[in-house]
Amino acid sequence: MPELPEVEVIRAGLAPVVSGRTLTRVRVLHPRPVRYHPAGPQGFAAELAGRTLTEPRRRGKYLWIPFEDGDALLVHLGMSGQFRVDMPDAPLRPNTRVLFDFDDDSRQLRFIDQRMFGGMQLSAGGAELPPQISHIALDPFAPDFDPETVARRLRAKRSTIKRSLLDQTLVSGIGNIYADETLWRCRLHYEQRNASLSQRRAVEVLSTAREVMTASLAQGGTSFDALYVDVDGAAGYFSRNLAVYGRQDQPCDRCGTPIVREPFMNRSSYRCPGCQHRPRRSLVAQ
DNA sequence: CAAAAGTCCTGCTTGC
DNA sequence: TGCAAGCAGGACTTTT
Ligand SMILES: [Zn+2]
Repeated sequence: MPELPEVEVIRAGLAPVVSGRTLTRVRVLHPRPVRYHPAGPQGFAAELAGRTLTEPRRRGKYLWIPFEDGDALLVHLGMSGQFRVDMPDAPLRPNTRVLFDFDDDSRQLRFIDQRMFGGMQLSAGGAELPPQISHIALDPFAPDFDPETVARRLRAKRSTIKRSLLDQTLVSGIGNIYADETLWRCRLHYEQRNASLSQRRAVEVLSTAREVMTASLAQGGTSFDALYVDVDGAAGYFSRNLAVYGRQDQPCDRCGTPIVREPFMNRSSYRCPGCQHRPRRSLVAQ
């Protein structure tokens, strides 16, 4: 469940399941999701045993489960990672990668990841904020997030707007879906130069991104298929509110023009050609 | 077979 | 010219 609203749904779902419980055994079924853990699969499993978990936290698309001892389990879901909660004797779903057993022998935590772009590692001293993600910017939901400051940084970049919305060191949590939805709401083309935006306009873009993600979170996030479900397997319903993402050839809700899908940054961008015009080659662009 | 909701690494470009 | 930072493109992976 990859972008900010989906990760937040997972975090919230995990909270009552893991808070206050102590790990007894961790089994790594595939080494790749643990590739960033220096001690490898065996070390990872061994170092986690005996830890007591507290309420999960999140920054952007990263989430971490702090331990009572000050360390933490840092997780990124990548493109297809998910956490599921099942009884220990329930059959494993395909692509199950890591199993977490607790001292009460009750509900088992399972990490499932088809493409394995996601990963997890033990973060020493990472309970408050794992040092491994110190380069990740605040997300628009963070209390200290300052749109004016971020807007100024955004406008100082030579890059273009969608690329910057996806830049997790500038503002975190926004992915391909919510970038496209934000740009549609703001009537901006994804290749608009940052420097061409006024401060007011740049702030508006950031506010819009927060609004779209807030609306999505209220619907439980976006789920196109079974890959994107919460810890109990429930899907979110924001896909019915999407204006452009995944709506190729369907009419724009605003002007009726068919939505187009275009390759950009080795992925797809969706936009309305009627209200999101390709920018004129700007002077700053060169 | 093309495409899928992400991040990291590498090499090229830019600006002091 | 030299260096550091900024920027863009490709790699990584499995499944439908
Ligand atoms: Zn339109």
